[in-house]
Amino acid sequence: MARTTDGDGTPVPQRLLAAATRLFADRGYDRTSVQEIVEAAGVTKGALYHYFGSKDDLLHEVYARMLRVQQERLDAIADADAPVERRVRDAAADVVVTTIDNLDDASIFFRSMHHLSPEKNKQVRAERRRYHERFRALIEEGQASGVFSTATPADLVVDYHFGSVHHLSTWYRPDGPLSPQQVADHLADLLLRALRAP
Amino acid sequence: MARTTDGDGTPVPQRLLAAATRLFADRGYDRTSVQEIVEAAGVTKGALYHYFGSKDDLLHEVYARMLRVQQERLDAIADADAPVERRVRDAAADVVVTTIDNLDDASIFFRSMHHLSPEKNKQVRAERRRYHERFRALIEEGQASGVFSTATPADLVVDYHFGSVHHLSTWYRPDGPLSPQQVADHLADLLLRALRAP
Amino acid sequence: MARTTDGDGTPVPQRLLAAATRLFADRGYDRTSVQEIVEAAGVTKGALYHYFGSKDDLLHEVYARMLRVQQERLDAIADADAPVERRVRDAAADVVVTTIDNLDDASIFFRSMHHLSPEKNKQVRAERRRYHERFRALIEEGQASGVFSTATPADLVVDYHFGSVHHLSTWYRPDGPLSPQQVADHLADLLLRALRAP
Amino acid sequence: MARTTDGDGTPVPQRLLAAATRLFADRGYDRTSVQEIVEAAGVTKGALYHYFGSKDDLLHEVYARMLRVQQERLDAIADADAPVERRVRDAAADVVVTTIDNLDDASIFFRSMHHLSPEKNKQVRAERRRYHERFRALIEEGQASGVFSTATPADLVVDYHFGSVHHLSTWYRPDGPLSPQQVADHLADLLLRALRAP
DNA sequence: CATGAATGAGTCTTCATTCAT
DNA sequence: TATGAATGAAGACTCATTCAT
Repeated sequence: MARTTDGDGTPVPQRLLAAATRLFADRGYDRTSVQEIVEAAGVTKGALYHYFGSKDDLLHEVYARMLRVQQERLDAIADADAPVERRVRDAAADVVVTTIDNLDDASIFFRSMHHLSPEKNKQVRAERRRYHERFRALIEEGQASGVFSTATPADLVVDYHFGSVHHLSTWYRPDGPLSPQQVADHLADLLLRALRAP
Repeated sequence: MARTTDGDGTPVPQRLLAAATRLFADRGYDRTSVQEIVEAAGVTKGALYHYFGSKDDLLHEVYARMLRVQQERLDAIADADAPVERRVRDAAADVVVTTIDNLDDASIFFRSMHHLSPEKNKQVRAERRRYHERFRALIEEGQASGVFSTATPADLVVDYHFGSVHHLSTWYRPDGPLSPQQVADHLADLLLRALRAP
Repeated sequence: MARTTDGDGTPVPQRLLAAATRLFADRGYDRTSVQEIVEAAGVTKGALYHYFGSKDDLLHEVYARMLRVQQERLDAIADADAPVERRVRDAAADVVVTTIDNLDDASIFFRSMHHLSPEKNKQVRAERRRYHERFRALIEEGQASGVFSTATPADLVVDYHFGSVHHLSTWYRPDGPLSPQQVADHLADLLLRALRAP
Repeated sequence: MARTTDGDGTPVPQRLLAAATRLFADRGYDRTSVQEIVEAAGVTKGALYHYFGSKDDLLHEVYARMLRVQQERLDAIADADAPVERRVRDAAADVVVTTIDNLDDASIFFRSMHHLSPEKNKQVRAERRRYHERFRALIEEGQASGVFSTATPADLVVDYHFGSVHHLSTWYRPDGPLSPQQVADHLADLLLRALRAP
């Protein structure tokens, strides 16, 4: 039995990250102790600090993972060969589904960013901005081609939509009446109706 | 000179609440120590515990204050004698302006709710729901009277808009290009456009 | 019974300082835990941190206390109305007696300076230099007036003597054959013989 | 390529010892981690524990190396065919030069002895005493033959001189005005002047 | 009303050492 | 010979809260 996977078959770093994600989402970053994380992962504190430089590192890892996934998906959708209206709708809906599928990551993301060390915070903000800008470019493309209204600045539109995505972790319940896809369709519809040129 | 106002003219409890609000918004609830609060307010720990039962109480006070203000304003607008479309627009814009005017309270609100004790949390949620329901009733009134589309459930519409309000504390900067009123107008427009029956 | 003196009649800060001095001298700064200090002083950790900002602060306090005493004694001797040879001899002997009388402080002083935080280290060095310079001025006065040889730079003479003072905590034992005063007389004699103009 | 010399041509144990010496002198024994040592030496922890039983062993090695060198030099000088006054002067000056040439070893020596395990500490003390006694015998030989004053016990004279040697690592700077040899000459002169029979 | 000394449980982090490979 | 993952005990420090005055 390999040392790196004792307990079950999952490597220690993954186990730690999974435990941290669950706990950070449940109780928040500050209310989660390193002790609780290692107990949940079934390892010792030393092991955690062997793989992660600090508690803060664990949090950063959650962010990095989520940003990577979302950026890749947005890039794929934005680069697709489809009318801009279709691409905006797909992107708007996709981020909703992905967020709901990773609701733990999401609630951590939107609630605990200020716990990151200044430099990591800066790094995350930069990647976040890249995402925001890609989405905004899509809106602007639609505005330039006349399919979207120019009444509202594209920046504000992006923040409008992402506010609702951000908010999902506050109210969405897997056992509620709407499936992730249904929520995504509704929210994308709302965005598109708000955008459509009169 | 009254003991309760030493320092400047403001009573001690208010001073404490103001200091706590600023600090909670700056560093978050957990990162703010009681010591820092009393120092910022220019009083001693004994004084704080004289007026407030716990650190948690201070946080709850911030919530209560904000909920009270917003509920009152929503009630006034909803009860007004105006077409439903007008009332929804006013309510949607008003909550934006009020939130920006109290951005500290708002960022605490959306970030620190899980720090409240279970019972206070329940209480806040209940008041929050009352607010949500009043707003939803307005939307439903518009849907029933045919001025709003029924394509999207009213609940979801409310969460859509409040997501963007929630998000304000993340991106709005007083020194940015848009005044609170301008942001409010834009966001209310987006909502109304999304709602308007086809 | 006052809270500040429970245990015996000595105030808590003094008790802590005494315990820390003894332990630092015994085992060295790094090998002494805060836990051991508070146990020896009969208080809790919280009490220590109520009075001292850090473990480092405790060390600095030991230094400050010793430097203050030695500087005062040197000033008094140097300002006395006596021939320079007499004043040098008195100063040289006095620092030996004082050092032996506070052998714990002394061994901490000469062994643990590098554990002070950079700024505190700087401060201690500055006060130390003041002491050194006062002593050196005395030597130079003797050299200028012709009673001391100028063969060796005064700076080096001071370091020569203080090396031996420094060294006392390594070898002096209270139960040895020589009293503090006898050691002081011998060391002062050695210095004076080395200095005397040929 | 031999495994023991990878990196550059120096064998691993030497590389470890050199790294440890530098780090112990810089930050002190306790403030230096085994990790830092192996990184500085460009090897892994396993390698260190292959060659040395413990961190403590590394420290002991530094001591052993220095004691060996100094004892050899003293023996050679003491056994030389020269007048006692000359031999004392040579020994006194030589220990100064050797100490300055190995200032890292010296500062470790005088600052970290209490970090050795009790048995190693005892061993070092014994070798130290042998050195001390050889030097004292030289002084006593001079006193017996009438060239040195008997006013001061030889033991004290030795401690007097070694105090100043000990002190060198505190104040000597390679970029200062005096060369090692000049310092050695001055300090030996001071000793000889203090010793000379009246 | 208000003080501030004291508590004590809890925080994150470090580190010398071991051992399966 | 050498690796490096893992241990586990210990480290310094923080802080909400209490209570005698």
